[in-house]
Amino acid sequence: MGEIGVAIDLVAFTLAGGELCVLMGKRPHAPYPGYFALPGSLRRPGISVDEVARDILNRTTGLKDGWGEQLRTFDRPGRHGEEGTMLVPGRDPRGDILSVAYLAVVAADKVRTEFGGELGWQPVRRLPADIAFDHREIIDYAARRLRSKLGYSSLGFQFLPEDFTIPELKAMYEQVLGISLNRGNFWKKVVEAGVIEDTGKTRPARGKPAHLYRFTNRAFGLLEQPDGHIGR
Amino acid sequence: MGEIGVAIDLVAFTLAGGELCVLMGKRPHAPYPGYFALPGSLRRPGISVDEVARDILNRTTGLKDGWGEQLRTFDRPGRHGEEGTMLVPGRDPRGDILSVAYLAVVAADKVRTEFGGELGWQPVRRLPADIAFDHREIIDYAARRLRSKLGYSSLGFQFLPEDFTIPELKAMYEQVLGISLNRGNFWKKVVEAGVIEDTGKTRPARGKPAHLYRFTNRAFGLLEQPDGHIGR
DNA sequence: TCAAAAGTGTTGGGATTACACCCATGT
DNA sequence: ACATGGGTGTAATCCCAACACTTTTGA
Repeated sequence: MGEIGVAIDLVAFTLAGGELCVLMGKRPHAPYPGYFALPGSLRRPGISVDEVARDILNRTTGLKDGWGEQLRTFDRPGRHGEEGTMLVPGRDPRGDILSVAYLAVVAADKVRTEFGGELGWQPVRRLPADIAFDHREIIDYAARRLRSKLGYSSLGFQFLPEDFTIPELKAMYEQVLGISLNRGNFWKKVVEAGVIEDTGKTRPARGKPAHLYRFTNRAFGLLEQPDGHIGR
Repeated sequence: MGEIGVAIDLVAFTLAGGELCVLMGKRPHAPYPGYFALPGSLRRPGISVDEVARDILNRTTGLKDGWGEQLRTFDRPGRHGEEGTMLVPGRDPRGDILSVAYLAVVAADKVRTEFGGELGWQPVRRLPADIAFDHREIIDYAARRLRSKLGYSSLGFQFLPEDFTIPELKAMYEQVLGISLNRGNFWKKVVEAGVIEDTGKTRPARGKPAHLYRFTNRAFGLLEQPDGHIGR
């Protein structure tokens, strides 16, 4: 029944037009012509899945280095009958291909909205109905992980430019989590956490200008462990 | 440079001899002869990695159904020079093989300690020095995830038999997390969480007998999402 | 009756919430 | 001067760690 293939699919999120969006392309040919799909590619011998993921991010967004991490591997081969007849289709009609999915976050100021091809940012709240393969499932899984990590890691800062105001930071959290936060409490929480520093500059607003802050821990790449706990 | 292979490796934990142990076997042949390795197998066309993982668990522990979930995919291909000369070795010297690792937990009362072959439970605190492939890295990663999930999921109950006492539950947490917990506070926390029910039976102890409890949410299999949060 | 281990109550402090108030700016 | 939104203070509350105390058994 042929060989096993390994695909890498990238779920890249950004904040565009004030809402959480995911990068998808319209497929030009079969299978699933005209359907939306995550950007991806096949793993070639000798190139690690990490490298391929980085490559896809670079190829699609133009970013040389962005934040990303492995999400999960998705696998559902088809079931075949005696003479190779298809009984139940797998996740990829082309064959026995599993997908190593990656999660990435693109800073709002680095986003390009105009792409050459059929690529574009799709709002997560209103995803297209026609999504190829199991990519809908992958996106849902990625969105859950993203919202979860927002709570215990500094991942959220990857959505924002170098310098940002606290109200902007709050708006980002609200967009991604889909809830509204208390202004005063958010302010204290984020300042007392000690992960941002005042740049001295301000950004004019409709009322009092807001201070510009900078994340003080940019060098966190792939480290940072979650660490659940139980009281003692 | 040959084809790409997909291996599945299982990190099965249990509590044996009062400490956290992981299931490993001694390799009978090259590569890494005599070294310890995680139980694993290669993915064959048409069989999903989930199925293979379940199969490994069944084959090694004899358990028909246990708790398990995908951990992460490990990949580090070797670097080769012009004429196929090896420059930097990859994670598997046999070729370009990536590994989809699984995490499993085996209940203490279902553990068999005698295996036919070279298989056995290794205490995580004192792992053998000679570990094949990148399996040491995989085990470390699995142990971190295990400890983390203990804090926000009901995974811990998988270590215990159907019926258990609260002191036993506490001891399990202490073993896996490697810390000591306050008796009184643990008692209240776990009772007030509402995830256990009193069976009415008791188990004799050296002093006052302890009530036997049962986990009230056994049907959680692969669901349950972590869900970080930020205060509002 | 004494030791050992299970189970329960009390209390103080730190964190989180809700909400009121002050401050700086554009119009 | 006033509306707007940034920034700050405060009281009520909840949660949790610490720890003392009671209960029930075996020896």
